[in-house]
Amino acid sequence: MTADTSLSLRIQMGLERVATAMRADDWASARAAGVNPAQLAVLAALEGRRRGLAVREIASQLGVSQPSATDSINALDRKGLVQRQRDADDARSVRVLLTPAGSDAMAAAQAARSVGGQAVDALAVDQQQDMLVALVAMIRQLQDSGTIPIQRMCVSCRHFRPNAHADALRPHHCTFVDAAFGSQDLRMDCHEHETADPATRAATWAAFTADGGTLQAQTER
Amino acid sequence: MTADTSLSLRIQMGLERVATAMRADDWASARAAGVNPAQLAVLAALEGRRRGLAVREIASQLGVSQPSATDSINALDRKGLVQRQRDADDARSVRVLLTPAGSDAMAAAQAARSVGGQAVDALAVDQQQDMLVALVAMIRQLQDSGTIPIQRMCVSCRHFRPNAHADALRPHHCTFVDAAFGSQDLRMDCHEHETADPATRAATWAAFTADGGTLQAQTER
DNA sequence: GCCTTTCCATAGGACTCCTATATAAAGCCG
DNA sequence: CGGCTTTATATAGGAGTCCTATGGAAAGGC
Repeated sequence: MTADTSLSLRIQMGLERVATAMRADDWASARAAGVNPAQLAVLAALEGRRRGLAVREIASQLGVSQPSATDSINALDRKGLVQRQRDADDARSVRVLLTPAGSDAMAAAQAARSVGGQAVDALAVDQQQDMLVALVAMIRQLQDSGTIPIQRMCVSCRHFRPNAHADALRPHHCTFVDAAFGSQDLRMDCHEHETADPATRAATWAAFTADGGTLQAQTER
Repeated sequence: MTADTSLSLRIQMGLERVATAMRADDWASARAAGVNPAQLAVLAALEGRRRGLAVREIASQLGVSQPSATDSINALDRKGLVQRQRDADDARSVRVLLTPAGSDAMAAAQAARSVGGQAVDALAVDQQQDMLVALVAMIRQLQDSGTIPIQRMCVSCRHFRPNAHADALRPHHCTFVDAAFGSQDLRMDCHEHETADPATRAATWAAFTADGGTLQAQTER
């Protein structure tokens, strides 16, 4: 053991490795849907978006340029997996929606995926819970700095009430479904997500992390 | 909060999100090195490999087909960042090595990277330690199932002696540097790595995870 | 009613990535 | 040792991603 690097760099390297393995799997998964990985990513971004997404939003979600997004949308359009609709409120804008065939393709791709699940299965249950909370923290940070757009996570949703209950197992509350839940149930992509305003988001995050002084306390170990 | 999905799927989604953000950053980083992300990945795979890597090995590390690897190697060769050497032992094989210019380019790219570090910084120190151990577990699983090639991690190295010491803070031992170290110092890409045989790897992993019955115990919380 | 900004599409080009195949060297086996 | 199979790379061919730059159209501000 030598060639010392920082903990942060080693974690980044590990994340990249896992991501690389998942990306290689993407080809098999995408093939099951009759598309390629870039197109599959567009379908995934559109899933559960009843109003669809604008081209610009898709590009932003995928971390690519707008013309690149247009490329993939065109390919999916030709295949009948998405459809374009002019936005009623803004004639410049186009809303891209999943067609029923597009939803089916997504489901087929999902079913053909295996590497990610296999990797997660290598973890004990409480490791998985820690991992979820850690990923939420990382993604929130990236959102907060404007590096990535807001995702549909509980911590940026106006329905989320962290640590609203005394129950250590289910301290949080969702005002949409009006139910208590624990950190292991935090959503990454909730279809009912409604983005809270920045001040509320900051307060929500503070309340989420305030329990016991550290994030650790929330994983109920 | 609704649209329930399993914990495993939400973790996979989170990993993908973080990976997507890091990938978008790759363009900026690669540009600093005068290459593109695919070429940068080749440089990264070659770093610290004194004997270089065969084309097939590079393809395997990157999770792409062999001709795709050849494409990127050709581009790097033209730029003078790598060089090919015929393998002395096997005239079919080519060993690809980083040139000094290639090493410089790698360093420049490394310095231009920011998103991954920013994300990891969102975590508390003990979360970071947990994350490292969890990533090692995930990667080892993928290696074990043959999904990805062996990486230069402690847990697959013949110099690694997990839980060899009573010291809870530094229970492991590396026979190469002959020193004790803790789980937070586990290497992801040690240049001195020597792959242990499968039976030894299995025994090493068992010993690594045997401490206290769960992986958790090793993060010294 | 300008002028700037925002949204999308197109153009053009470099390059990735795939599959299929050619070429050459090794390894095996009788 | 010839012949067969396997392994290591390169090449061919083609679809598609991804970039920057730019053009047209609509929206918003003053």
